Order: sequence, then structure tokens, then C-alpha cells
Amino acid sequence: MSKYDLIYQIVRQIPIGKVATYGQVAELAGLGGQARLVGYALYRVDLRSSDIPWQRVINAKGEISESLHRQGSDYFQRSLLEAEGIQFTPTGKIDLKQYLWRPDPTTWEP
DNA sequence: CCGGTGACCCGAG
DNA sequence: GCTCGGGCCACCG
Repeated sequence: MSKYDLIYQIVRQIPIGKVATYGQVAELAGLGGQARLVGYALYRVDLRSSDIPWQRVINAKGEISESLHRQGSDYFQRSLLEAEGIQFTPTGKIDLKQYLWRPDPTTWEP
């Protein structure tokens, strides 16, 4: 069981229409303080044949993290989220108060 | 082995 | 809002 597997396991639990931040995923995976690792794990996901909803992970500011290396997958990410019913503000951000995933503490089992 | 880099985050000015 | 600085750690040359 690698650290990446833990991360993917968490990401798979994010429901449709909700999002989680990199730091939040790291925290739930027991990797507190290692948000960068989450970004790295998602970078290695194969976009086409993946069963992981990588698009539901955004940064703490409520934005999609853009990068030169992503070659447009960041733009693709936005369209996927919009297709799930998530609306963006005029400045291209997501309202975390409305869309942030809050896992039920009672149901939660690591 | 070592230094640079990065889909990150947080607190201070 | 902004920029800086520090912390984090796998990966790569």
C-alpha cells in the first residue's frame, strides 16, 4: 500500500457536485502537511483510462491549479466540473462554502 | 549524494 | 487583494 494508493482512495470518495482541496485530501489520507504529494499523485493519473475523479480536487483558494505541464487538462477540468453542476464565479473560482466536500465524521473510517 | 523543482499551504506584512 | 518566506517530500538529472 503506497502513499499514492491512500490518496487515490480518498479522492474516489468525493461525491459528484462537490470538491476537496489538496490539503484536505492529504489530511484525510493521514498525510497531513504534505499537500504537494497529492498534487504529484494526481499528476501521475492517466486522464483517459482513470476511474479516479481527479477533477474534484482543487487548491485551497478555490481555484483550479494551472500549470504548463498540464497541457490544457486544467481547462478540461473546469468543463468536467461544470458538467457536474458546479458553477464558477466571474473570476474563475469555486465557492467553497457551497461546494466543499464535508465527509460525515460518524461514517468516516480510514 | 545533492540541488532544483513542483496540480500545495499557511502565516506575516 | 498582493508578495515573501518557510515547511513539506517524491522525483529527476
